[in-house]
Amino acid sequence: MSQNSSSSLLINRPKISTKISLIFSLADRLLKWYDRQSDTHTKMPWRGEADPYCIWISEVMLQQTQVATVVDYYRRWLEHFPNVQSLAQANLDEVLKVWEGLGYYTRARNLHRAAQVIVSDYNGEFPQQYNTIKTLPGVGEYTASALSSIAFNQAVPVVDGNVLRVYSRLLCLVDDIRNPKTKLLARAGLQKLIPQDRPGDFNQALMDLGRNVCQPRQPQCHVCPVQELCCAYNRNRTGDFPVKSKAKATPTFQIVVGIIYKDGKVLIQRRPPKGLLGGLWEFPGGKIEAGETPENALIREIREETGLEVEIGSQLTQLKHAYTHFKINLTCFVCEYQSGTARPKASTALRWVKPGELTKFAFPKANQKILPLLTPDK
DNA sequence: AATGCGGGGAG
DNA sequence: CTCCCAGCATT
Repeated sequence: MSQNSSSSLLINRPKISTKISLIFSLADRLLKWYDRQSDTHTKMPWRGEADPYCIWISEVMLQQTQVATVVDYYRRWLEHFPNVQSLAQANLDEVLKVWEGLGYYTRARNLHRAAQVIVSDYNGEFPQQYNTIKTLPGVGEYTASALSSIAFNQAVPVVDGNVLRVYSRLLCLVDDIRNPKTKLLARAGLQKLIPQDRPGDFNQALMDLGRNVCQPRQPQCHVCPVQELCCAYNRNRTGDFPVKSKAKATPTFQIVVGIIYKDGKVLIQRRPPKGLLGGLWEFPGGKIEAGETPENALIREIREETGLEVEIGSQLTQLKHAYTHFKINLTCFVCEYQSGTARPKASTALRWVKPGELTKFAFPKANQKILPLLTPDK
């Protein structure tokens, strides 16, 4: 795993001829390859789209999210919110419902807010300057660069995870790509390589290459259009790049939730607007503390969160779910209402809902796995 | 600079 | 199962 530092330093200096070749032929080869990838373009409904609104939606959905996952969400989003005005006027609940299951729900809230900014501050017209675009909620360096280059043809390089991996292998970069400075380094390097005439296609070609050819594991170098320019390939060391430090291990929490029945309805609560799963609906419950039985934890959590007293019934299901920084083992019980009036204590709202109506609300994935198990008319 | 924030695919 | 993937906002 660890190379000694003197050899690592040496490999960070590609031959001068390699650098010259990069400058003269990287863009040329990439764009010729890009133009031949009709299958790839066909799979992405936003590819070739001229409307900045559509490009914006696609780029935000693609943050940390794979193309195959985004495609259906993108189509459905445009059916609900075909333009910036319709999004600005929409209800946040409706926006979250369309985003439901896609993750990182702040993105949906920021899209909603940004649409309102565009309507109120820019007369509904998408801003065209990089610096202005970047002020929109939810738009950082990557998305501002993507929009500037793809929608407005400005020569601004994008540096997402795919591009960083490609760049690292091309140059045998010793810098840890987890270090934010490495991104700046790549951005500066790519600024010299991006062609003025087709900056958007160049950026998309690099990302396509990273996703489909220069993959994290087992890169497909035999079909790579820039194989001869690649330092890692030429040294037979593609497995050594990019250099990336290990992530910390994530803890696992024991969680218990309850489906509380009363008069044929079940109780759901809405999470606070910010933070984890912000604004989504869920079943009451929480962490099982040390030394606590799941049943006792659930009685305690329901009392703390809603003020209700319940009787724990049968175990409905048990499931595992992974978040970014922790994992949960979730146990779900059916509960019977005993006494008390439900008041939102840990949440912003409580609702008694018929099981058949639950799909109208936006639930996180872990809760969605429970919904099909509920009997429609208990 | 470090941390919080979902979900999905490959092996 | 386990491992790996990846932008923005906040602090």
